[in-house]
Amino acid sequence: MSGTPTADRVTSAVRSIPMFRGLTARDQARIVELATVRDYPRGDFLWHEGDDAASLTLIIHGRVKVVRHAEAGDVILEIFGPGEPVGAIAVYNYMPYPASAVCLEPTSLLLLPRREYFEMLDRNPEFARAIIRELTRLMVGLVRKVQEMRGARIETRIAQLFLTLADRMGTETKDGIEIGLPLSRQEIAEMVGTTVETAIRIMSRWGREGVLITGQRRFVIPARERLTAIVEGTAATGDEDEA
Amino acid sequence: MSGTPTADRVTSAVRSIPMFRGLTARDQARIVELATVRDYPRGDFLWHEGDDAASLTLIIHGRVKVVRHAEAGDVILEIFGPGEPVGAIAVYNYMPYPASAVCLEPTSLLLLPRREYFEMLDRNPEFARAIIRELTRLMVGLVRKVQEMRGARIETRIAQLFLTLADRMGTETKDGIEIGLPLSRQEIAEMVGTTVETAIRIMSRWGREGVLITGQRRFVIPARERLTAIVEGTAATGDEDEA
DNA sequence: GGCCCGGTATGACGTGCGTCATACGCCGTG
DNA sequence: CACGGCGTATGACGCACGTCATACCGGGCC
Repeated sequence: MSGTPTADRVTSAVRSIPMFRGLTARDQARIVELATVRDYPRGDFLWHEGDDAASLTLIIHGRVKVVRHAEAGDVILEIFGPGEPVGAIAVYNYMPYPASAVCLEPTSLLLLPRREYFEMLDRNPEFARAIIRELTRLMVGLVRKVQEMRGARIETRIAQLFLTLADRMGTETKDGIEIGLPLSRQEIAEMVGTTVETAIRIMSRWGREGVLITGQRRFVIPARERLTAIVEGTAATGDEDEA
Repeated sequence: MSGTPTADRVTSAVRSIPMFRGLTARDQARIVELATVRDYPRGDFLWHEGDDAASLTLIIHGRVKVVRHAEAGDVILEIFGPGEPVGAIAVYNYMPYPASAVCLEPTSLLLLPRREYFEMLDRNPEFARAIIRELTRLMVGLVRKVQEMRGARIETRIAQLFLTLADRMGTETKDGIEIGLPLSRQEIAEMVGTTVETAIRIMSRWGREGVLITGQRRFVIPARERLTAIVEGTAATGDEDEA
């Protein structure tokens, strides 16, 4: 609205996104010209299931969860972070968004109108490849999810979840691996497909046992092996032997 | 091996595949030149999890299940039919196959070496679009699966499964909708994520109640509404009021 | 024929986890 | 301050489903 600072934000944003790295300076300039930046507070909906997908959405910073609404409770399909495109498939296929997107943190987005998006795609085969690679990544994640849902105990699934989160966005600290993500028990439940109560029971027990500590907007894993042991079935997870 | 008939099979196979429709006559000829046809009996593995993906595989006729092996039992991720590509993602990404593929029926395949596949991709942007669309279709299926796994009773999931199969490959007959697919109870169990016993219990009860009849290598749905009623929760599914 | 084997069927038993209910701490608001 | 709402926590109860065991049936093979 006020002139220069906005344009600066867009240029630096475009530069920060890996998908745009391979483009020519000319294409990048064109994107800067047509893209816009928007900010959202925690909890805001980027869009709702069924909304029309008019622009490609790329995350500059912050994290976004993608949620599918179902009669038997919601399901969190994926969490996206900086540099990643959200809902690219819907934009590509001219379809309404199949799921809602909600900010887990204060978030900034770069929006590129569909028209430009397609132009880029046709001109840059490697850009198309980036999309396919992204889709593949998502598929792998979903397959993992389907596989986990089958059979595995809930405690195992939650352990798996935090191991994955640790790999994707954990940082080493003196207390262990820290995951800086404000997830409520409700959200954890939605990610592994269970109820709040069950999630709470497991997480609070883990807190007591020191397997996983819940802090202010973050989690800490003191010892990774204890989680992997739970996943492997080498449990000894409290229930049985208690002094 | 004997000369001419093989070449004929390839040309007619290439013509039968929707993905190749949009290609120029020249490109099609090139594919005919380099692609090969192979036949498999029921039960044969096209490949195993972890095998190297050297060729793009397209189904000419027959059906193929894609199975992920897990400690807690296998999971059937998807069933592919005529005209569809199997394992396209693996070939595309130079990765080993993430899951095994097994024939449900006698099957014929068209194999196109990766090299050609990529050539086509770079030359035909609309070919790339076909791939992305295919990927999208798969993703939608997986999301549906994840969503179903969460919460829904097993009986509901199996009902859902057969409704989907009916839509995708059912034919109307005087007895009801017929699904011509030789699935064992074991395979049904693997598709919805449960054990053989549970699958058997539900299916045999349905047989008694006339909800779904198992025949020789096929299933018959006398009344679609009864299945949708189970999915909706408007059950009255035998358990309670009897006699 | 007798044998084995894979698919189907049915029962008995235990339990993980969903459901319902209750309670506590924290925060923003009137 | 009291009040209500939201997230977290914990107990009691029941049931759907997994597990284990047994049995029947048809087909292939010697």
